[in-house]
Amino acid sequence: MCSVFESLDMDNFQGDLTDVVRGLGSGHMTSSPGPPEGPFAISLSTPPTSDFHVDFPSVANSQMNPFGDPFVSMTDPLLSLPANFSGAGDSKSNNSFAVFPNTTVDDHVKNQCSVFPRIRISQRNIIQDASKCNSPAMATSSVTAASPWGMINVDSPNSPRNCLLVDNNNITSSSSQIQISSCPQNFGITRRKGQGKKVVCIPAPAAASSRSSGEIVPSDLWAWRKYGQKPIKGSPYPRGYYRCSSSKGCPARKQVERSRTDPNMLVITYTSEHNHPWPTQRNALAGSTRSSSSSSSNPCSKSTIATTSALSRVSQNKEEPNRSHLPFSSTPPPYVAKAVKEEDAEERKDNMEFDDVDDTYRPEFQHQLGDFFADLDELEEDSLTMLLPQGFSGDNSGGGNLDNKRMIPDVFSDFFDDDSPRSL
DNA sequence: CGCCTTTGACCTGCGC
DNA sequence: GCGCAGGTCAAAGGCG
Repeated sequence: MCSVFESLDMDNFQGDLTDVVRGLGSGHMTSSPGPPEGPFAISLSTPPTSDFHVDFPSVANSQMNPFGDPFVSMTDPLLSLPANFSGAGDSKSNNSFAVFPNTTVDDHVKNQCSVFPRIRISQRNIIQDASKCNSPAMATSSVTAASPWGMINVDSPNSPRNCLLVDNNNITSSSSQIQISSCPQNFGITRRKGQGKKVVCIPAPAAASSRSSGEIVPSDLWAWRKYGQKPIKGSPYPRGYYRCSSSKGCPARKQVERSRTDPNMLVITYTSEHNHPWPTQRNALAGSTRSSSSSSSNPCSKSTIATTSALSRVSQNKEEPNRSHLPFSSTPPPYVAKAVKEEDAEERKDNMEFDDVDDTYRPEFQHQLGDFFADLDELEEDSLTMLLPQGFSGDNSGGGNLDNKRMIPDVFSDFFDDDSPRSL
């Protein structure tokens, strides 16, 4: 397994990419001209009007993700606490921890999967290796990006330069910094009922690793079934059409195509909303497994399987059927940091105001995890604190080698069974 | 057996 | 009305 866990607001997390980005659109975002650089650079181009997107660094040569799939390279946040993840960071504020772009290519190869292929979280690095905060790689962009855990916001004046901070309380801004905020306003309420399209740009996998003629479709926790593919005029790359197969009659669809301007980017357009809770474990697993097998040589695929499998195990452990009452609201992957374009400016405006929130559902695993944590002592409102009850709070400075497994509920222990190095 | 991808055919909207 | 392009359908076959 691999990689990076960044804090997840398990209690409030209903988020999906869209939601997160929506937050971006609501004034949390700064924009950056020029291309991203370095191992971790997210640039947001923010046209003055109605759309924006995050340009992830090109992974043309699979340097960051030698296995091609940008989402396969993502691991579920729940599953990917790095071994030395110890949170903290801004010692002034509890429940803050830092995310550092110190993932190297080797790291990526070793860890293979990460939610943000280029984001690693390490208290150690903040505390012990602050120099990395000044990594040129980080200095290139002023960014606000989204994560399932909140906003990634670059430009926080109060934080060390070029560091990624995760701040579950609010979003600040300062230059060359990324903050991930899990503030409830970003998560607790997320999805407005609407039909607007959401466009997500992610680094495209290398075509060579894709199955036959198809793209490697980013994995998310929804099960998608491809129902068509069409060549697009003006683009050498076909567009794949996917519909949600997690539930019959689900209107959720997505289109996946490579950007014609940057073939290294995948443009995923989500349309419609899921009308059901998170996929049943069977479907989720089946989809992921299939997807994984399609790139069988891709070790990251295993993590995808592991992700859904692990989630399935959560379900199994709870021995609960699909919870149709659980809120959900995601269309885009819930753990992806990127930008979304709302086609409908009006809707976007509405979204920003969260004036019509569908809080009917919750992601199944979210709920389960909530139960799970309920078995622990106290649930803190703060998701970070909740998920990372002790070691990840901001005052855990100099924590160094925390045994993260001990901090993680047993249900997650499987996720860390592998001995792959997680050092940063 | 169920779910998947593939792929040609069909449908629909739009501009001329 | 025609042609084009995009979106969807559905049959065929593969996979676990």
